[in-house]
Amino acid sequence: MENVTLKRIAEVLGLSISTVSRAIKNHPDISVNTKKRVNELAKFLDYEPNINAINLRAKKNRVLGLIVPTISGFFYDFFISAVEEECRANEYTLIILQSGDDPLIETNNLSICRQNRISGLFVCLAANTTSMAAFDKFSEADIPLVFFDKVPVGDDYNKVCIADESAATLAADLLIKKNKKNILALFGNKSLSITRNRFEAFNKRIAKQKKVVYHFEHCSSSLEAKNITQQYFSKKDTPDAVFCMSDEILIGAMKSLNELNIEIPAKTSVIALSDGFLPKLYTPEITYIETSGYKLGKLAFTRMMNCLSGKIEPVTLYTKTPFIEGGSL
Amino acid sequence: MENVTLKRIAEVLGLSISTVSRAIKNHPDISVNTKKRVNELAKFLDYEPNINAINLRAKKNRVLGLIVPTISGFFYDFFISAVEEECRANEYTLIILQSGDDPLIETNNLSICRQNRISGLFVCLAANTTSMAAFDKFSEADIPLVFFDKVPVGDDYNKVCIADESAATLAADLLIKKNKKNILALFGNKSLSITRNRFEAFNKRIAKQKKVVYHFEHCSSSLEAKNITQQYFSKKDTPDAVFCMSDEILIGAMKSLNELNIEIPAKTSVIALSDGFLPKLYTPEITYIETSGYKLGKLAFTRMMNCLSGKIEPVTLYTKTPFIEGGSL
DNA sequence: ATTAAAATTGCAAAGGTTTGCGGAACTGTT
DNA sequence: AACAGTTCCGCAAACCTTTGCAATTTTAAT
Repeated sequence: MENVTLKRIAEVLGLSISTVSRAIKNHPDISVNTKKRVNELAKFLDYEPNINAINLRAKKNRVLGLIVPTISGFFYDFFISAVEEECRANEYTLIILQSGDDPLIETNNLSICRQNRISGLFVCLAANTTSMAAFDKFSEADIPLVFFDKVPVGDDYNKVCIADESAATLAADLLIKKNKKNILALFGNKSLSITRNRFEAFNKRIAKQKKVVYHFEHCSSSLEAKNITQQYFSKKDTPDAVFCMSDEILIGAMKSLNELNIEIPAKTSVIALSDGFLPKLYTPEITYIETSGYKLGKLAFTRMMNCLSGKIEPVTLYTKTPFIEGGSL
Repeated sequence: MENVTLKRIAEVLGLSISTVSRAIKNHPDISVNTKKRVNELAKFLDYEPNINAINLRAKKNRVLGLIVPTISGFFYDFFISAVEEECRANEYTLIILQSGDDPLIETNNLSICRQNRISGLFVCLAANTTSMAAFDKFSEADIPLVFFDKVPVGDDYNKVCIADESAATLAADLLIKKNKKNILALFGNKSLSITRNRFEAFNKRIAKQKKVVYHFEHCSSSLEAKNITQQYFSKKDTPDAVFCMSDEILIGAMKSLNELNIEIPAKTSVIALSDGFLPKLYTPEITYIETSGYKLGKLAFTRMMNCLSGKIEPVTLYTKTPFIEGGSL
C-alpha cells in the first residue's frame, strides 16, 4: 500500500500540491468545489498528513517529554495518567522516559528529548541528581521545564508541588486534637525536598506540645519503615499514634503493626499522607491527607500550557490536600 | 540559541553537509582527521540530529505505540515500564495512549498512531471493543500489532499472554493438595478472555473432585468481590479456601475477610493470581501465582522486534507463572 | 468590448538528513 | 611521465509539507 501524500492527491486530481494543501486546511483562497473534491479523495484514501514533514517545516514539534524515576508505583502512574489525558485532549504527543533514579540515564534521557525536539518537559528529578546544568540548557533554549515531586531547590524553576507543609501541619494538628501523647513520625529519605518540607512542618507543630512524647525517624524504604516500627512497638511505652509521610512508609508501618497484632485505632492511631489507594486496602481504612498524583499531573499540564503561551517567569504551584477520614485515628 | 544542524557544522568547518553527515556516522570514506574535527565540534555545539528530518528521509519512524485502558494500576504500569525500558535501549520512541475502556477513544487513539507514523503497536483492547476493523487496517499496512492482556479471539493476531490456563490449574491443584473441601472461587468480568481461560482451567480441575463443595462467582469490581465474599462468609459452612483470579478481586475479598475478622489461614486459605505487589501487603502474605506485567512487557517487546524484522505470521506467546509461597495457604 | 478587481491556482523555496555517483587529489608502479 | 588504483570529499536529489508571491482565470463594471 503506497503512502498517500499531498503529491499523490494532487496528481490524481490534476491539481498542484499547494492547492491540495490549502484545500485540506480549508483555506479561503480555494474554491468550494475544489475543496470538496480534494477532501473527498483525501478521506477515501485515508490521507494522514506526515507529521515529520510538518514538524520539520514548522521547526516545532507538538511533543512534550516526561521524565520520571519509574512509571510503576502509586503516584507517578497517576501523574502520568493525568498528563496523558491532557496531552491527548490538546493534541500533544507525550514521550515518557524512566530514569531509574540514575543521573546518567537521566542525562541520556534529556538527550533523547532534544533529539525529539520536544517543546516542553515535565521532570521528576532522579534521587541523587546533583547538577542542574543539563536542565538549564533547556531553559536557555526556551523549552519550558515543569518540575514535580522531586524538584530542584531555588526559585529559578517552575515547580508544581503537593502542599507538603499544609498537609503535614494538618496531620500534626489532627493528632494533637485527638490528644495523642506518644507520637512516632516516619519520614522518607532526608535528602529529598518533600521529606524536608513535611518534616519541618510536622515538627514545628508537634514541638510546641509540651506533654507529648515525640519520636521521629527517617526510612529510605518500606522495609526500613517496617523494621523501625517494629522496634518502637516492641518496647514498653508504645506509641499511641503513627504518622507516615508517604505511601511507601505506610506500607512498612502497617506491615509491622499487623504482624505485631496491634489494634488500630484501639492501641494506636495511624495517619498518613497518601495518594489514596492504599489506605482503603486496610481494615479499618487508614485516615489520610490526600496527596494526589493525578491532581498534580493536571496542575503540571496547566502550568506547561501557560509556559508555552509565554508566561515563563518561574513559579511554584501547590495542589490542595484534602483530609480523608478512615477509621484509623 | 540557534539550532545546530549539519549545515551549520559544515559551514564552520568549511566542509560539505554530506561529509559532515558521514563523519558523524563514522563512514569509512571520511579521513580520520576530518572525523575528529567534525565530531569534536558536534560535541561542542551539542549537536543532536533532527529526528523529523531523519524520519522523513527514511520514510520510517522508530516509534512504537501503546494503547492501554489506563496507565495506573498494578499491571499496566509494570507492563509499560518494561516496554519503555526496551524501547529506550533499542532507540525506539514510545507513545502511550489511554483508552479508558472506551471504544470511541480507542479508535481515536488509532488515528493518532497513524498520524505519528508508528512502526508497531502494542494493544490491550478496551473492555467492550467489538469490531477489529480499525486494527486490521494496521496489519494491512504491514504495521505489526502485538496484543496483550485483553486480546482478540482467533488465530489471526499476535498475542502475548499470561499462561492463564496453567496458572489457574496450578492454583486449583494446590488447593486440592491442601485438601480443601469448601472452595469459593472468584472470577472477573465474564466477557474477558482472561476470565474465561482462568475460569475453565480452574473448573476443569476442581470439578473432578467429588468431595469438594465448590462455589464460583463472577465479580466486575473490587467492591463486588467484597460483597460476595461477605455473603459467603456470613452463612454457616463457610469456605475453607478462597481463590481470587486477579489483584482486583483479591483486594475486595481481603477487605471482607479482614472486616469479618476471619483468620488466615486458620479459618480459610487464600490463593490468588497476582502481579505480586499486593500479596506482600497483607499479613500473612498471600500465596499467589505470579502473573507479571513486567515480564509480559518484555515478552511483548521481543515479539514486536521479531515482527519488525519480518517474522509476521501471528503467534500467541505465554509467560511463565511461578508459584510464590506466602503464608495464606 | 475593454479594463479593473476579485477569485483561484501554481511556482518555488525552505526545513535537515541521507546516499548514489562523480570528481579531485594523492599514492605507487612501470 | 603516464597510468591505474586509492582515498577523500562534494553535488544533487529525495522525503513531505507550508506559504509568500506571482500567474492565471473569472467576474463585474464601465
